[in-house]
Amino acid sequence: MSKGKKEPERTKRPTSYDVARRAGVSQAAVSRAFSKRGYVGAEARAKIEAAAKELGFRPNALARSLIDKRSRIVAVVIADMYYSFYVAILHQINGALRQAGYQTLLFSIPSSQDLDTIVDDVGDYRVDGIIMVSARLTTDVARMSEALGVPIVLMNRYADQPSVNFVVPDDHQGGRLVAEFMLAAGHHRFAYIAGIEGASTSRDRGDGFRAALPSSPQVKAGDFSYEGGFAATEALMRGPAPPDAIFCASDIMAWAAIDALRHEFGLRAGRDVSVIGYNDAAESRWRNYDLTTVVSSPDSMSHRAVEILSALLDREATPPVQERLRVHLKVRGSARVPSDYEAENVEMETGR
Amino acid sequence: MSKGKKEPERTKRPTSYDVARRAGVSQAAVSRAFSKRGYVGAEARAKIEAAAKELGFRPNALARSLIDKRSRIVAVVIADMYYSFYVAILHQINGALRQAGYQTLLFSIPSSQDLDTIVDDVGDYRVDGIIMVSARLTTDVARMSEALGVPIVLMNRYADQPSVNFVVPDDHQGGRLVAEFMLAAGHHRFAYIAGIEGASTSRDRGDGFRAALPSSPQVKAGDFSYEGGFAATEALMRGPAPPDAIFCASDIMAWAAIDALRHEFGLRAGRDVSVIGYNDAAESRWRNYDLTTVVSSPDSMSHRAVEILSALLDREATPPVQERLRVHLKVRGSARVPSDYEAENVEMETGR
DNA sequence: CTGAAAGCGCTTACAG
DNA sequence: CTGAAAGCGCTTACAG
Repeated sequence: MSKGKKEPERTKRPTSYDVARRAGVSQAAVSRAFSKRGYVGAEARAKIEAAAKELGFRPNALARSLIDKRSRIVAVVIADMYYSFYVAILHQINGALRQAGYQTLLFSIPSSQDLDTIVDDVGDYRVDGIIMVSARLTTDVARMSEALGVPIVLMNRYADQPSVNFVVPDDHQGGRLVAEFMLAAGHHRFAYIAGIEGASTSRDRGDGFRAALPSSPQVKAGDFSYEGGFAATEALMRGPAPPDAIFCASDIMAWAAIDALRHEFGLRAGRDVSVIGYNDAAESRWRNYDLTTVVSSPDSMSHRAVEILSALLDREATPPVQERLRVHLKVRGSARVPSDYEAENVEMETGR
Repeated sequence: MSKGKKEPERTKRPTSYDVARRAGVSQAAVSRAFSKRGYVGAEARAKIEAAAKELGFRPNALARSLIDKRSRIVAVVIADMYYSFYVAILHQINGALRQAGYQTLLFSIPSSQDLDTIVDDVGDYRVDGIIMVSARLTTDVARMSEALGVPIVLMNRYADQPSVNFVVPDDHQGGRLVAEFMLAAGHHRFAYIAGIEGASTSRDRGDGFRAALPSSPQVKAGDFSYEGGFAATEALMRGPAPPDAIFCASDIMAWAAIDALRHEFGLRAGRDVSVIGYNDAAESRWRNYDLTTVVSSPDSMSHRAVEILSALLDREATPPVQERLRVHLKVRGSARVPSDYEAENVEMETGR
């Protein structure tokens, strides 16, 4: 229609040749001035910097990547992102990557089922590496890494393959911590609301919990979702042996448990039944939840993931790099507190 | 340490020359075969495709961007992302961009204050365009667009600059919808919990609300946060004229209002006081909240944002493109329902 | 210290 | 239809 109007002319950005011309030096000198490690005389450098500033020149990172074989782009693959814990992780990864000099190419996929649909895109942009965080993991990560020729670091969850790199919370320890706390508080009838089958998080948290308990807890799958946690809680409470202490494999299911107890059974978490979660997502501090939970610090996990990937990229580490990060229990009001309880890795929420 | 071990050799990916050699054609032919619009004979094409498949060849998108001046990368800038509504938006944008053939370079910044720190990074990677979604907006977007030479589309929030592109919910309409609904339910003492000063969302929602009310509502700032919404609700209820109907500029503040009413005043939203929010984020469907709220469809907003940017990039549109999307009210249990209420843009939650 | 030149992996006129 | 050649914006040995 308004083809006649003056179109928004995409302003062409200056190149190193433009700067060279203006500064009266060679294009190579400009390149050296901008790539730290090159020799440039003091006055040449001054002229170049002045010219670059006037022109608003900044080197084209894409062109550079072509020659030095490093795009400085990292693919971050994240599935099932609706839980706020993953948002915190994503935010932290992005910040850590930027600080380390990398950019984040985002692949937010509906579920990890769809992982295969993105490997072409990931590959086409020649990312230097991949960080993956997803609830379920159906793909052969090792093969994917091989096919793309770049290292992959898994976060929060590991795969049952010998050669993959990962950084996860020490979930077994987390489960034990919860069991010991509940035992000290005098609970007797334990239940575990698991996540989804096959997830290392769900399995290890449950194993640690069970290992520290005198008898086996009841177990119900909660699907790592609010609805799943709600239904699991209902089933447990209507069952033949309602538990007096429920450990949930993730906070979101614990919130659901608290809501189910209140709205379906008129029970209050912390007084009638103890509920403990995992992750310490933001909502756990909300007045309605005030959740006692295991802190798995998305910030340190994210930073380690980036450090590991960095080391792998700089050939300063050899895969597999596999780390389990220490966790601790944050005590709030959703679970009965043992009197005079003192233990390592347990921290009372101050204030309130 | 283990420098002696065989290092993980980064496998070099094949180039168009490798494919050409194997297929017995020129490199140019390979390029043409992969760039739709080029002429390649049927048998040449067959040989090329076979060779490419054997070698696992895919064109280097970064190299291509150099020559055709389109990186097909879009920067998505998102601040204050802790609210789940923004997560949904981010996910939708990413999906829509991928479908349109673009990749997402993520810039998740602590707050929009930090916007300036990322423009260099955004520029260095020669993104084709920018989509911005943030709670506050302190930067001169028009100038930023000018400086980088690429179009910017704002989402959910607009700026008071004549030339910016944006797509937002029709917030004035949303505010009116809420007022009419509350009036029909027989409420008399209205309150508005605003977000932050200067945000178009907060202003327009409040203006629409006020415009449809017979008298001015009380107003308290809630900072678009849980804590802020909680404090605002407390202040209102302890004030000289406790409201019987509270409209919150965003869901997260409405959840806080519901919790504050229950835990601080022993009141139930929907029975004692009506609470209505804005956005229909996932938590609003949780049993504890069951929030009546204005639906501002992050999915359609995201798709439109991508379409607009696309059109701008293809020179099929001239800035500014400014759109306000129709909203509707989703009726759940947190606000009294007028008897026999029927209105356009009001939808009862089915089921339960 | 500095410039000329080659090359990274592509696309695109331009001849044949 | 197809190949040779130039060029995108850089970096990096290599001579001077």
